[in-house]
This record gives sequence, structure tokens and C-alpha cells, in this order.
Amino acid sequence: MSDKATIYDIAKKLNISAATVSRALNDHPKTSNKTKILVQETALELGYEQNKLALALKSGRSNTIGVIVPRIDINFFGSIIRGIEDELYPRGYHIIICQTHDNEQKEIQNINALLNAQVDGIITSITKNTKDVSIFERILDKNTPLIFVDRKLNLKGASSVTLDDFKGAYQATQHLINQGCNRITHLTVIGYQSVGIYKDRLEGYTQALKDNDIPFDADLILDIENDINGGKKAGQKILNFKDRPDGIFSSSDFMILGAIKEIKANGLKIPEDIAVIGFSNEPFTKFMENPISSVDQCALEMGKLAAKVFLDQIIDPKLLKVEKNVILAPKLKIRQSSSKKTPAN
Amino acid sequence: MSDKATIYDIAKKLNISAATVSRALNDHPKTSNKTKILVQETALELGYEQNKLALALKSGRSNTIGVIVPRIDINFFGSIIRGIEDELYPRGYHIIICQTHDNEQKEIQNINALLNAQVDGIITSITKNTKDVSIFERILDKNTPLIFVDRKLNLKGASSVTLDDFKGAYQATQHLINQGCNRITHLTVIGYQSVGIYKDRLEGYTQALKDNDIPFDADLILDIENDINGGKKAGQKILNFKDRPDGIFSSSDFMILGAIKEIKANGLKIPEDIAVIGFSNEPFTKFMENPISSVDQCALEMGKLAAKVFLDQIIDPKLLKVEKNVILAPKLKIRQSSSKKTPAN
DNA sequence: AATCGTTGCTTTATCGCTCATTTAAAGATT
DNA sequence: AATCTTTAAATGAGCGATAAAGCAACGATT
Repeated sequence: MSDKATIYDIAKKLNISAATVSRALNDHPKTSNKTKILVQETALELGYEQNKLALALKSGRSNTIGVIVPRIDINFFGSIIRGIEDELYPRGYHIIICQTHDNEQKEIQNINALLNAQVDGIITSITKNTKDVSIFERILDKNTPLIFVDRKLNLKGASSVTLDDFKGAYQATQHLINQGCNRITHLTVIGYQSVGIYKDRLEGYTQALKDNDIPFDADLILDIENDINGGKKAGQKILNFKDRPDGIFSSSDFMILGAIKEIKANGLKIPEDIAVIGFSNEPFTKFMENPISSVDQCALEMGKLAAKVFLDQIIDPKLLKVEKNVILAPKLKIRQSSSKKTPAN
Repeated sequence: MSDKATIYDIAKKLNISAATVSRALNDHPKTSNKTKILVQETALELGYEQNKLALALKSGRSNTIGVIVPRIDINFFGSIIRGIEDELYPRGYHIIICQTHDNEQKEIQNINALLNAQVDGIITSITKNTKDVSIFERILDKNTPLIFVDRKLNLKGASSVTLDDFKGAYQATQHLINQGCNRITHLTVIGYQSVGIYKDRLEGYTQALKDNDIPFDADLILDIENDINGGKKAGQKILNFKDRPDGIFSSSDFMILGAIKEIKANGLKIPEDIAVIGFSNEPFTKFMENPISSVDQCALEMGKLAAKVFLDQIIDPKLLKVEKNVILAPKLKIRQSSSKKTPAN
């Protein structure tokens, strides 16, 4: 039971007051060098370590930040967290992780728990089902910095780091058009339109068509489940079209994977017959035998930026609420699945 | 600035002492129902919330656990963390995440930081380069429960949840033999033998050969880099063998992916010419057009078990150190890449 | 010699909560 | 009626660190 030494132990040993020890350790100007050295030596000798909890209680700052994501084991969120950690750890911050599993109730619980734990800020991606804004207002009421990553709410006083989903979708669609496609379907999930990102992707797609004088055809918008099976069903529909599409822009990599499987199973070639591009740049897309093009969401960078925005917010606690909204440009990863003209990786 | 209410605020309002408020809120037996109700109502009215920091300082327990992994954005570790979170969150624990990036110095820093933060326990996967045991002994000296996941050190007093790598390797090799292979190469990383798991996999492979009266051939052990490129190089070597192998057991999915690409590029068929199986069950293995067989490491379950072991440890703080070593049986995921006889998914 | 300013430390109070101990009040016992 | 129990609340201390204010000692100033 090597019970930790406190500043009191040091004080007693040196016959000085605890406050002096505290100042000596903090390199306070009003301390003599003699005492500083003496205290530091004794601290080392006793194996003293600052109790962060006491400091946190006293100062009201825990040096801890809460991060809430739908699920940790989704690559995208894992990378975001890594970005946050990479940025904040060197500055002495700890990161508390919470998951919502896309459940609004858990989201509320998580936020309350984090606030109780006195975190210095919260970075979060909202659930697909978040309806109630009030819990987020509570965060702001407490003057706790709130930064949304990727999935955001529009809330005065809250910052955000998001992807320009419109642009990503626009570029992906434009890329397909450049490859010679002129009948492009779009796979999406209408049910998630509240999250905003799917809506933006749909709009980017629509705009790209418009700018290229390709008529918009509502039948080409396929509303499916966001998984491989949904993609397979979409693949069937696509194969059954009288006027078969020659391109697919999917708002998710999993949906496009299903569609690809279905299309190939029916003897069509990708990208020759149908060129496809997904969204998210899931790790598996580049590992495939025929690598899948996708829109990269720069997760790592989003995490880093969110961390930086957080740091900006707390530079001056007296400052009126700073609100900062960063929009990241996505990066197209052109691979075989959409390279009719020039194959690439 | 809706500054949080404390028990003193409640006490003042009701003209009772703070201690009574504390007891009332904690449902202490020596409190009258009248007071309890009164206090609870006032607490609600003032928007009181317990300050966990103060509680932690007072009680010496932070209700926080530290998790240190090489990298968060690796699927395997993400799943472990998810398992831990799923298990501990409902019991009121928070999880602080740290990364080592496989750097021993960062590992030491992380541990020190977590101990300063007064975590109630540490769950970790050591780096590939960990040499020094003393930092882990420090954890135990402080009576902080220490649980290793997957990558462990043998340390008296520390618990562990690991995979039976030997068994996984044995089963994978046996499976290839069952499929008719009798000249099986093994891809490994000799440099990582200190981590233990690669060594165990090699031994499982060796034992399976022995039990099936297949002579061990040291030339069939290929020591390569643990990535796709390493796998490609291994693939070349395999193709150049005079007596070409008909099976590959790889201790990593990335290595086998490279090997597969190389082999297919040379016109050979998988599994017909060469049957292959990897290790880790990375997500991409099942998404491939020709899904890759692999040994699943049950990451989620490992995380959950680690959390449970932690909870076991702290049931009775007075108890002598409990040491618990759980070894999980891996699960073979048989897919196309190794299914010569009966195709499966 | 008396006063002033520095320097460097001590004292005291506080962050919010809880535990052990004490006190007070009411009821039970003879 | 006087004492003993029981019960509920008050008191005070302390977890570990720090900030503000107070004070002693020294040398410098006039």
C-alpha cells in the first residue's frame, strides 16, 4: 500500500506550509530558489504526484473532455476519436468516451453524466434520431463548449466541424459524368434525411446533374436500407430498369457493395457497364479485388479540427461564446469501380 | 451562468445542514422520510446535480477506468473498447481512452497520467515494443486493478483476457489439412515474437502439422512485414517454390490479402490451387468478392470480459489481489478462400 | 533611528461532498 | 418523575490543492 504522498507530507517533512509547497511546485514567482529545489527534491524522494482530482475540484476544470459518438467500433468514429486524442493528449487533456448506439435516451444520459463529471467540453456526433435540442442547450447554459462533428444540430453558441457533403456528392456525380455516364442512380436513405448529410448528398447529386444538363429523374433515386442487403435490392431494381442506368452514386459504401455484388452476379461488368462510386471511404473499399471509388470523409482531420476548435473556445473563459463552424472539403478516392477511362488506384 | 447548485444551497434553503442533505439524497437509513422528500423536491427545484469530482476526491474512487490501446482506429481495439463500454457504462463507470501508437514511452506517460487522474483500474493491450515491466508494477503497487487484453505481460497480480492463439492457429491449420492441403506455408512476423501471440500462432501451426504427420519444413515459415506489401512478397516467394505449397495460414489478414492479390495476378486460383486462411477476421475479409477465411478474435467479447474481470477485482477492496486469467477460444470463420470442398460464407 | 518596501513564508478559507461523532429531542421503562 | 433508548439532525473534520491576505525579517532610504 504505497499510499501516495501529498503536499502536506512534503510540507511536514520540510517544516514549511503546504501552500509554500504548492507554490514551489508550480514555480510561483514568490518562492525562493532554495525552497523550490528543496521541495522538488523531497517531492521526488517521496514519490509525490499531483492529485488531479483535487486540482479539478479546486479549479473547476477537470482537464477532461467528453466525446459522444454513436458507436466506437465504426471506423469513421474511431478515426475521429483518434484525431481528437492526437490533438488533445499532448495538451494534458483526457478523453472520456461515450456511445449512444443511435439512441436518443442514451444520448441524454451520456450528456448528463459528462456534465456531472465536470468535463471541460463536449464533442459529439448526434444520433440519427435526435429530436430534442434542449439537452444540448443545457450544455451551453453551463458554459461548457459544445462542438458537433459530422452530424450536427444548428444551435446558437455551438460550434461544428462538418464535411461538405453537398460538395462531395457533387464531385462524385460530376466524376461519373466525366467518365461518360449520363443515367446515374442515387442510393440514399430517405428516413435519415433529418441527419442532414443524406439530404445534402442528394442535393449535391441533383445539382451536378443540373449543371450538366442531365434531366433529373425521380425514379433514379432509390430509397433503401443502409446496409449490404439494401444495396442488393437496389442492384436488382437497377438491373430491372427498362433503360438501364450506367452509373451509381451511393451515399454509403455498404449499399454500393451490395449493389456491386448483385450486378456482378448478373454478369454485368463494373465499371464498363455500370460505373459506381460510394461514400465514406470505408477501409474495405480499397482492399477489394476491384477497388471501389468513394468519397473520403477525412475523419482523422475532422477529429483534429474539432479538438482545435475546442481549444480555441477555452483560450479565454471570459470571452463571449465563440461559435466556429468549419466545413471540410471531402476528397474523392477514384478507384477501379468508376474508372472507365483511366484505371487508377 | 446558471451556476450549479450544491448541497449547501439546498441546506440553506431548507434550514438544515449540508450533511443531512447529503444523507437524504443518498437514502441513508437515519433520515426521516419527511426530510428525504423535502430535500429531493428542493434538489429538483434548484436543478441540483451531484458533483462527481468532489465525490471522487472525498471517496478516493473516481468511477473512471483507463483504457490504453495501441490505436483506437484499429477495428480490433475499437471493438474491445466497445465491449468494455457496453459493460461498464451501465454501472456508472466512465472510460478514459489513451493510445500508445505502439510507443513504449507513450505507454509510460499514459499510465502515469491515468494514475494521477485516480482511475479505479486500467485495462490495456501492451505495445509491440514493451520491454520494461516496472511501470506496470507501479500500477499494482498502488492497488489499482490491472487487466491485460489480448497482448499481455506475465505479472503477478495482474489479470488478463487473451485469445487462445495457439488453438486458433491449430484449428486454422487443421482446417486447411481437412481441405486436403498438405504443404502449408505460414506467414508470420518474427520481430513480434515478444508479443507472444505470433509465437503462439506459429506453435499452433506446428502442432497441427505434427498431429497430422506432416513434416515440418522451416522453409515454409515466411517472415515478412505485417502489411499488404509483405503479403505480396510472400506471394512471390510462394509462387517461386519448386514444390508449390497448396495452403497458406497467415497470422494476419493484411498479409494474406497481399498474398492473395499476388497469387491471383499470376493466374492461380484460390482456393483451388492454394487455399488460404488469415487471422483477425478484419471486416474487409467478409466483404471481398471472394471472402477470406479467418480466425475471429472475439474482440467485443474480450472487452466485455475484461470489464467483468475488473468488476470482480473491485468487489472487495480489502481482498488480497485477485488474479484472473481468462483465455477465450477463437472462432473459425470459414469462407470461400479456404473452402475447397464445401463452399460457405 | 525611524520608516518604507521587498521578499518569502504562514494562515486561513474554499472547492463540494461525506463520515464519524456529538447533541437534542422524543419515546419507553421502571 | 427520573433514567435509559432510540432516532434524527447538527457539528466538525478532512479529501488534496490553491488563492488571497497577513505577517515577519531584512535591507534600503531619508
